[in-house]
Order: sequence, then structure tokens, then C-alpha cells
Amino acid sequence: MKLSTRTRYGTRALLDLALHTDDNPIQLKDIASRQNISLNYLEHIIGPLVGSGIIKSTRGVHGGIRLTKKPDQIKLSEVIRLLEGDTAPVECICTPECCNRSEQCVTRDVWNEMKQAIDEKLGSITLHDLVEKQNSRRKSKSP
Amino acid sequence: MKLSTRTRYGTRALLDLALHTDDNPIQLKDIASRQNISLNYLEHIIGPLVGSGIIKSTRGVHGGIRLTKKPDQIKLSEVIRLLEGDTAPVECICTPECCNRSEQCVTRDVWNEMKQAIDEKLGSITLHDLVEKQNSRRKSKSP
DNA sequence: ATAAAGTTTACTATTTCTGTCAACAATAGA
DNA sequence: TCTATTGTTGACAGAAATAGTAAACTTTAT
Repeated sequence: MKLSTRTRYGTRALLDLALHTDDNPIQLKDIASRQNISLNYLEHIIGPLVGSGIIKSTRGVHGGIRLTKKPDQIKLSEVIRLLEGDTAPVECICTPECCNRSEQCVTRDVWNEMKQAIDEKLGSITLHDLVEKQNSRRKSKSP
Repeated sequence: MKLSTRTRYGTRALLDLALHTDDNPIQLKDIASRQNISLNYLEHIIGPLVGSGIIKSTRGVHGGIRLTKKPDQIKLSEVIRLLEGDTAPVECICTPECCNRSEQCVTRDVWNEMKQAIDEKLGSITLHDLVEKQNSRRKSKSP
């Protein structure tokens, strides 16, 4: 029940992007070095985020990535779904056919409730919340 | 972010045990066959549950396992902790030293909230709840 | 004694995770 | 147009975790 590093790195990368956003796209190598993530690896992680349209990339000189929505429009539930896949802790939630007990299975109901608790929590937090928290933490550190 | 089969099987095994409890201990092989789990594997899964004292085993002829507490005293959060380990979706919750960013890391806070949401949900459900649900489901199937 | 049960250890095949490397494609600017 | 820069993609590989199997071992009732 651990999140993959893809998800952890990807989330941090998005936060980093949100924090450093200005008029120009932000380069992957900058995010990678700030967040201490291998550039090669980050490129792969970014993939599904670009694919979904949550960020847009431009190639070539002065290229980079940028958010396509305001951070307060980006829920963490969406980010985690893109990076990690569905939050259901068991497969039979999304694919009932995968187990012939699904119909009557009482434990399955529990795992579903668990998923909903997770989704509810992650759906209540946006990238903007993270940005704000980061900023206020910085201020209190160096007044 | 999937639960291991250990956890799924183990939870089902406990539910099965609770459903079939009478004065005698219940044999692993019966649970295994009812739940369609390899006996060899179930033995391994049972290990930590016996170790924690949540179930007690007796060896030899007419041996088996039994619950040491009433099902309504057994929270799912406890079961999952024994079978799966801590519910924190990242290691740095339990072991902050494992990442030198832990102190200032904003995403870590999110994962912690996620853990708490999970714990809260699982802490609100007991084995007895599962038993009741199972029973009422059976009744509605064959009236 | 002996058969029946749980316990424990050892091993293995498979899958998933975490990356690395390198070829490729597109773009800005000289 | 040429070139350096930047993102894109696919192939590959080592490490770790998972899911299970097999078998020897211990305890107990009869």
C-alpha cells in the first residue's frame, strides 16, 4: 500500500512547477535539479501528465512545461489518478470480473469504502493548497 | 497502491472465522477450502495474526484457530496493520530520516492526511460489521 | 504410538518498480 | 539553412517485492 516514486516525484514536480510558474515554460532539468530527481526519470513521469493535458510542453530552445489550469483547479485526486492509476486498493472494484466472488464479497465493500475515503480526501486538496502551504512555511522559516 | 493478497486473503479468513465460530476451534483447511486459498499460503498469512494475539491457535487433532476477542472489538485498522503494515502511503511518515526533505516537505503532509483518512475509515469498521453485512446479504438472497 | 493439526524454514518463479541509455523530433536563433 | 537545445519515446536491466510451493518439524488427542 505504498505510493510509487512516480507518484511522489510527479506530485513534487507539479508543485515545483506551480511554485516557479511565470510567463515562460519551466524546463524539466530545472525541476529535476531542484527536486533532486533524475532528468531521465522525470521525463517519463511527466508523460501521462502531458498526455492528459494537465500540463503542456513546448520543445526546443526555451522550451519546457507549464500548467494549463490554475493550481486551484487541479485536484490531487486527478494528479494521483494520472500518476498512480485508480485509488481502489483492490482490482475487483474496477474489474469485478477478475474475481468470481465479487458479487457477494463483503470485504470488497470495505475496500470500496476505503477507496472512497481516499478519493474524498484527495479530491478536497488542490495544487493551490500545496502552493499556499509551501509559501507560508517559507515565510515562517525566514522572517 | 494495491493491497497485497495477504491482506485480502487474511481479512477474508478472519471474516470466515468469525462467521463459523462455535465452541470448537476452526481448522485452517476448512477456511482455506471455503475461501479458496491454498492451505500452505494461508498458514503463512495467519502467522502475524496469531503472533499479535488477535487469534489463538491450538495444534494437534481437533486443533485450529479461534478469535480471542469479540468481533465487535476487532477494528479493521488493526487487521490491516497486522497484515499489510502501516497504512502510510509513503515511508517518510513513519521514518522521517529516510528523506532529508521530510521537514519542509509539503507533499508529505498530504500523504499524512491521506493516511489519516484511511485509518479513520478502517478504524470505524469492525469484524462484527462484516459479519452482520454478510448475514443480511445471505438472508436477502435465500428468503 | 500414531495420525492430525498448526509452525517454520527454504526456495522459486513472476511481476513490478525504479531507473538508465540512446535514438528521435521539434523548435529558436544565428 | 544549420545547430544547439529541449522535450519524446522505446528498449533495456538490476533490484526488490509478491505470491506461492514444498517439506521438515512440533504439538496434541486418542
